[in-house]
Amino acid sequence: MTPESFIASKAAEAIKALYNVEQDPSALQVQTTRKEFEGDLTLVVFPLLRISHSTPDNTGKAIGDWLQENVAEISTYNVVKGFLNISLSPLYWKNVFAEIAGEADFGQLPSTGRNIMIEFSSPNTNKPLHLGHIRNNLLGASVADLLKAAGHNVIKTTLVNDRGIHICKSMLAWQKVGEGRTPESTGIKGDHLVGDCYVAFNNILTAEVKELVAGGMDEEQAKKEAPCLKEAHDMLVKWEQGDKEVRQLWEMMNSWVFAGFDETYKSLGISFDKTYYESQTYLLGKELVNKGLDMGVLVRDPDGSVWCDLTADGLDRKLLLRSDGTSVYMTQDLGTAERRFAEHNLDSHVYVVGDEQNYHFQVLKLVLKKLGFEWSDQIFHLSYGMVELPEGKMKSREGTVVDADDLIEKMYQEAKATSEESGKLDGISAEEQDKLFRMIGLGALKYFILKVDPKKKMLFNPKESIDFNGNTGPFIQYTHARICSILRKAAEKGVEYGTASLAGAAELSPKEIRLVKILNSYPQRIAEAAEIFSPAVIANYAYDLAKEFNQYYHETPILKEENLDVLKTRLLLIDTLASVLRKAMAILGIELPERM
RNA sequence: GGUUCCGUAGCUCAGCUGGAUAGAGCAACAGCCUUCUAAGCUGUGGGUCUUGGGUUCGAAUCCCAACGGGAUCACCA
Repeated sequence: MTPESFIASKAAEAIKALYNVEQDPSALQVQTTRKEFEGDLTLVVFPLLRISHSTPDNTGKAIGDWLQENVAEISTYNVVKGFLNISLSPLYWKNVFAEIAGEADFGQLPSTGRNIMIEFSSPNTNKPLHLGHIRNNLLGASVADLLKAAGHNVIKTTLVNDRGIHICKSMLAWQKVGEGRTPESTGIKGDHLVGDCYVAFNNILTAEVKELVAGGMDEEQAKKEAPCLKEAHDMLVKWEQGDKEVRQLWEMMNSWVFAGFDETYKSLGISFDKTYYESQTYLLGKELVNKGLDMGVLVRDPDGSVWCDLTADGLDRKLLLRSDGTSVYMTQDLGTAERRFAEHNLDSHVYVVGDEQNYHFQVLKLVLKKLGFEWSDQIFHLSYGMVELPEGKMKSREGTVVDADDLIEKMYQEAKATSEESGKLDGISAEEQDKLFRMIGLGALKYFILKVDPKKKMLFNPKESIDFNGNTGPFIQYTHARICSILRKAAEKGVEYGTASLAGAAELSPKEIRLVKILNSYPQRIAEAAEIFSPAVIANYAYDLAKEFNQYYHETPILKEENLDVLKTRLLLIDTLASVLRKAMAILGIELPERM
């Protein structure tokens, strides 16, 4: 039971005793006391005036008196302007602390038995990953861990967009100007090599258009009729027909890209439980369309195209089959959703996709609803804002795209420079140091991105490197390293501690109680964060905890303590704190070092 | 135009199921390393929570409207 609900239930008893009114404890407003007032928790008494028929002051005092007299855990109280500030006894907090310290999987919420699939990343195979993808990947991986901590069974998945006209463009360019280059022959990472091909195609296109315009065609028309576009389209047709040569080329270039992606995923620490390929799923959904036609939810136009009319819901008509009978993106998504829910017995499905597709998911849910699938309510679009640069959006044409691999490398270099400057790493092998630099660089990057509310667009300034001071990943990593350092020294001195040593120990100081309170709120924060799919809640929690520890650290020389019981209590406290920090940061995919 | 998201310090962001004097970090300035790691701590300055109404004991938070910004509304994916 949380302290809040404990107070609420006792306050309800008080109200019953004083005013003979049944009060639902959950309807009472109990909040943590602001730090400028004395007390641990505060009951807001304004809403109770109707029951007490008295002034805020008197009502607060009456309830306070009753609580102090009848509840052993409540030591004192004070009333300020209708706020009843209640102090719980140090013994109460010591028991709370003992429970936290004794629970190995503290913060892991009980199993809900719900199966949740989360799709994220879902890359295009003709471009390397950039900063926008990093936000997607980090959010997806983090929310997956968050949902696990909240007790759900989670399946991480990704849908690789490995077919279509854009892939053919890269293939065509490789044939024309690639000169047989491979990742092996050039040493270029596969996804970058294919990305270069895509750029090369656009150059070819531009050149052809220029030529056509020079020959007298207007530009609009030229952009549609350039020969390379036709070639690409022919290639797509061949691909769909299973043409051996085209398929071989496709498989070869895809394998380059996948190898490149794997490398980036690996350095970000990201993995999937199941990978879907669009080339294997793009035909799904057509049966659903037929079913919808039979049900009368969809309509077929005279030209043969099939639509869903959503005008009654405030949206437009949505195309589901083209007049030539081929399907569109939406059709495929309908089909894959149906298949996934059936195959994995899903209770819920989360899609991590940028907010430019809000409309798409609105439509997806509506159409599924109309097709009679009850679970359409259990589809959630975790919509995140774009990552923007100071001058606006990233544009590949202007070369302002922030490449994922470059950025990761830059963060590593930055961490290395900062660490070497501080000069605290003597006696650590070069290999260990390298690992550490990577950990810190990635920690800074991940925290920077995840601490922002997903639905907000975020700003990234490539000129200012991501900070290592203040509200950052490295700050929390540093805090952890400090705690580990104290624990190491205590171990050298041979001090042993554990929950058992708490029994006879002294009471916690006010500052320590503050730390226990923050620790104690961790499970609630997990629940909150999981509810709204927001790792930012966890990031800010970890920062609060680390910040609070640093203040404690500065005013309490822990190892100087001569009373052994007090010393042991402190060591147990910071040990527990470090462990909760690790758990919270693990949800963000950030490792915490033992020294730095 | 329809739908939708956002607007809080110079900058980047918290706070939003209504509660007390709106918080951090960065940047600026002033202190603190013979002490368990100064990637830290302490202090100063900095605010019409876009604006205007409404709801009530009480609004940054909820409702309505306006203004400003983003996204989207393809026989693209």
